[in-house]
Amino acid sequence: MATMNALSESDMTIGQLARRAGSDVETIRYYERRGLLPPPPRSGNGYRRYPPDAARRLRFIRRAKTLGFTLAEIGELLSLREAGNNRAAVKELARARLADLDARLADLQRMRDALADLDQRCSGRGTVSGCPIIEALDQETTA
Amino acid sequence: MATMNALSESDMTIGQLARRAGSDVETIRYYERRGLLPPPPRSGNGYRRYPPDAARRLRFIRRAKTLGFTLAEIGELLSLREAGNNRAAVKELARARLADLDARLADLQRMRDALADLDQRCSGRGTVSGCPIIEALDQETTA
DNA sequence: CTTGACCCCGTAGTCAACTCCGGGGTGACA
DNA sequence: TGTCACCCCGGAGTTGACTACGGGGTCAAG
Repeated sequence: MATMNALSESDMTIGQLARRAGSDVETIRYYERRGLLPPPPRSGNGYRRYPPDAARRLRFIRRAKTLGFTLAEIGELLSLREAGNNRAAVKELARARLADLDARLADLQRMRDALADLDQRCSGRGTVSGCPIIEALDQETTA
Repeated sequence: MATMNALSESDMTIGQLARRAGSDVETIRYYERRGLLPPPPRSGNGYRRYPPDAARRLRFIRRAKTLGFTLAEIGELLSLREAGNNRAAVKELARARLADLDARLADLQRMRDALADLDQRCSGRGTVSGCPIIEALDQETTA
């Protein structure tokens, strides 16, 4: 007889998985609800029993998050992988993400420069009247 | 007798103010609830009547938002101005904001670079297996 | 046999900054 | 007089990614 998909020695409880993958129990259950993690088999007491590669999937999610993907996009990525889909779809997703990051970067950079300029021009001494920062915000011409 | 703070010809309704300041009626009422805008006097029918300089304050808020200040910080800025406070406090707020922006910029830049690298290395052709993007997410070594 | 750590579930709360909803009054115009 | 845009209010809903809560079962150690 083959292994029959039974409960294995190497399986983990949700807490063990959380520790191993540097995650949190609640977060894992949340990902399951969101459909990012497949519902694992349960042992007799109803506890979730995760096979070792669950940690891999969790880390996949964590890494994708550090690249700025949303959970929705990560779900897409995951199912693209699952479906043995073509690379074009993956690349397209990455591209969209990249464009988004670029836009946000440009935005923040603009803010930063404007604020740095104002900060530099403000002596930090004296009263608020005449303060370049306040004046810039007050002026019609700041647009 | 002096002007007695009466209702003036030049006052605006909330809708007029919204149009003038490029804002929205609901947003203005929200800002009032948040304490960013002082409750204006009401005319006989209970309508808010805004003096002309209300638009200035609204634009102050909008500009501060484009510099990345949160509404809470804007409230602070506004009351610093109100209180005829010293410039040091304003500058300090700007500094904190600046540090925050810098941190977020560095973060996003890191993401962007990593993703751009992955994107460049992905041909966009073939199946998902072997795709550098997917592999990077899968690998232990991606950190 | 009790304590404490762990697990289960569904649901509600958090944060920011709005945005919308329902129900009802007001004002100008034809 | 009708109609339509505009105004009032309190309160609920939105988004994203969790995080917390309450109430209850389980399990290994002492």
